[in-house]
Amino acid sequence: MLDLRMLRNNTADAAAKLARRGGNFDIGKLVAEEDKRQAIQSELDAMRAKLNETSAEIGKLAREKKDATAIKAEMKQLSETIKERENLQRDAEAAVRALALMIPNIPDDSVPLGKSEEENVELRKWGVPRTFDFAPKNHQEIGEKLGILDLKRAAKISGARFALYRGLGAKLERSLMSFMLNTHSAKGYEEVMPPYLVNEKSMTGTGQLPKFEEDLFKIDGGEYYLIPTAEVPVTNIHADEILDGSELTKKFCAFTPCFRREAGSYGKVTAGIIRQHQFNKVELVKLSRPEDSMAELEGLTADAEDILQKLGLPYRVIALCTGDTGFASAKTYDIEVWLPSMGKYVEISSCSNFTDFQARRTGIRFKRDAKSKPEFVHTQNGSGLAIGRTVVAILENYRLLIPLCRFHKPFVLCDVSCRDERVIVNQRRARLSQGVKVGWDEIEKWSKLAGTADGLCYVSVFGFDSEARTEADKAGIRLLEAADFTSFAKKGQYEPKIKAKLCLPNF
RNA sequence: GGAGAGGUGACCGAGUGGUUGAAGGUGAUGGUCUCGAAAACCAUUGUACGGGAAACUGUACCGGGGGUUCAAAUCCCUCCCUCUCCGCCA
Repeated sequence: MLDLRMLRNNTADAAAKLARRGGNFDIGKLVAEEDKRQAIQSELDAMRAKLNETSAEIGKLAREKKDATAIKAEMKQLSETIKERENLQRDAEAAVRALALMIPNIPDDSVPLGKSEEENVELRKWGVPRTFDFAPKNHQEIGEKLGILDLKRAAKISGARFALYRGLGAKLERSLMSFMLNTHSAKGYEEVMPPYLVNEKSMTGTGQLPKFEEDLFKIDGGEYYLIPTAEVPVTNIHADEILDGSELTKKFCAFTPCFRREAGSYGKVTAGIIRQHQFNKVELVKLSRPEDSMAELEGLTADAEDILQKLGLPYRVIALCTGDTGFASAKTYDIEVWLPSMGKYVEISSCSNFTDFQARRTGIRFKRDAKSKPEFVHTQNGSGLAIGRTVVAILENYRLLIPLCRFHKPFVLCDVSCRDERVIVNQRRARLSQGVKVGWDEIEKWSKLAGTADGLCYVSVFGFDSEARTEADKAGIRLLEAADFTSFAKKGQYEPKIKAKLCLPNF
């Protein structure tokens, strides 16, 4: 919600800035309604002042045992008039609110002008997208082949746009959740686990309602909505509170499933698990001082990027243009991860600064010190990251053999696999524990052992940073880069049929 | 699901129809005292909207909504929430 006083004082200016989003926003009508509301309010105030004053006199008369029937009758009249006016006032307030809630946030001056996503601006790229000289399979094929993704049965259980992760797929999802939460909470984000059902007030506070009801799942017969993002419950943690300025910036991270109707999105990407009615996400939320909010947005975006860097997934960051920026946001960066099967970057995180827009709706304020007036905080949030899409990116970019990564303290061992999974895993573990160097020979041997006819396998590593490298060295493990992978694949001239198994940490 | 008890300012806690925006305490802020601190003492200390250059001032707010009354934190209805006991359940 925008500041009504600001809108009244700078109507033309605000309208011009809003127009950059495209579309029509009738601020004039809102201002007119607000004027009307204030007029009724003033009139009411005067009437009530009169009533209060006279009532006190009646009290005095009563104590003096004097007659007051005449004034009482008069006041009864006034009292009734006041009630009528109160109805008018309630209507006027509702009208103002209804209009105000439908007007989006004003884009920040730094946001590039544009009508649609075509005009978004790429800011930076990280990593080099891997190229294949064959058409890379998409995550769904890979996942189903590996037996870690079972969309057919998900459809049987629920319907289209639901996922069933199985075995190591389920473990990978869980592992990523922990990895993300651990990474963020180590940077000072308080980890929270909020409710997944919220009331209408919370949804209105963050801006999903009233305008975007058709995107939400509402519990039948109840007053609850399924959250479309953790942003909703987490931002509302401090709703209607006045925080101590020294507490800011407050940082939260939360894992939640997210539920979205995806109504009217049937023209869009539907393959696999890219667009789901239910998906998992780790969300970052900040409450900051106004003057810090843009810097906090940069920091939050960097924190989300850090996850992709640690996973070694190529991505780019784009600045959404005015026409593509979300309803409540003043400025948004999208982080897009490279998906080989699509040959393009796909959104995996959206980081926004909502300035005081959500704070005004939710009533989150702060005091700089004991004497100062309360001010609205600024809110920022972003995914860090959408976990389903992270799995997609891992499957497609790495083709899934993951010898080592560091989601957790206990190393993640991953194996070339196997007819008899246990044999291989056990052998592999034994070798690792003996500090035997693992090279291509070994891997080839294992894959033969595993019964793969061509003896080829994909092996790659993700998520290794210098620390992981050191530890891997200590364990005598050779880390294979993406380049190795590619050349190895070339040698076979065709896609290996080998199965891979992930081995994720024991919890 | 059954039976009770509650929801008052940043916090604790009085208040059952009329100068109560709300006693008292705690905390916080400013000051006196002190070399400094503690203690003590004095003062200040809610939010929103409107009027006013300002001092100041009007109105609303004692969980939400409605009602009774000239007048409601106080009486009535209703909804929400919290707590205790019993039952059931992860």
